[in-house]
Amino acid sequence: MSDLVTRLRRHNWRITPQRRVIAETLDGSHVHYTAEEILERACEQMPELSRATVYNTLNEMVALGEVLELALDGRSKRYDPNADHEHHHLICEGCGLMKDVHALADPVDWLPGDERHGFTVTRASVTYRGLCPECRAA
Amino acid sequence: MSDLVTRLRRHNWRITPQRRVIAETLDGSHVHYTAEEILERACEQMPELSRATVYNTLNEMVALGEVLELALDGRSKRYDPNADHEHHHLICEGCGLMKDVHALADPVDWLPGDERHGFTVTRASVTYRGLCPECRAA
DNA sequence: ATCCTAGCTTAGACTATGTCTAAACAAAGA
DNA sequence: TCTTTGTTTAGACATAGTCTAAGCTAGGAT
Repeated sequence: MSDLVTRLRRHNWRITPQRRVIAETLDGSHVHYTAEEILERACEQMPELSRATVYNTLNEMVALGEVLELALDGRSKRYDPNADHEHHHLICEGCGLMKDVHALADPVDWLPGDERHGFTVTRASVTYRGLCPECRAA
Repeated sequence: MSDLVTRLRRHNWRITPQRRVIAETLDGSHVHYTAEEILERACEQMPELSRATVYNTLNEMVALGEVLELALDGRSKRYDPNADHEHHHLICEGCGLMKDVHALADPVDWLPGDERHGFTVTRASVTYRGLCPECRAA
């Protein structure tokens, strides 16, 4: 598994300074940020970075298949740079914090044939929900 | 499994004419609607029904645990009246069709303690993705 | 029956999230 | 250098949903 900038470069995608800052902000964390959080953090590196560029860049990285867009909490979308390996998500119902997790079994194996309604089922992802330590204490 | 209005009444929840129309709009269908779609359909029965009442009522039914709120496509939330039995969702990646399905095991059991990051994990839902018979043929 | 109260409904203002537009800017090739 | 193409920007716009304040309604007390 290589870093996100390297994976993006393989698509002949121009790595501008703005795009690099956004990719580096995204990468290397197992917490998934919203677009606003990425903007805020990336602006620490490049204060003139615009909101539109963050949204454009995230959408392009999703279209290239190198970043996953997650819409699991009904508030704002979150972006997951780990599109190159299988994993599931754990979400705090209090604050929306989202982390990657790994489960012991593949849920596809637990869906009986007569529940498949004729579909060809190719993948399954599990959304675990609960409270993070901070929200439980509060 | 009883109908949604009956289940709601058990919570000592006042069934006003507006709430009844909204519940019946939700319950009669096997498709999961957005709030706007519910408003549009419910207004055929009760044209003066307001948007705020639809949103309030849906949120209350979710809070009572009788309706599930689904945020799976990043656009708008959809509402599922079948909250009285555990189920997961199967989504066609071609046409967006969404069906309820039942799995053989509870995915919470597959998440090891060291993957819980200190969270109290209360539930898990699986989103199965694939192609429905029509989209596979196309 | 009438009044009172609590809770329900309403229109519209407001907030949050995300997209679009048009102009300025930057980089690469002729 | 000039041109072309693609990128970035600020801000207008769009969409989804929440909040507020006022009026309305149902049901209990008298």
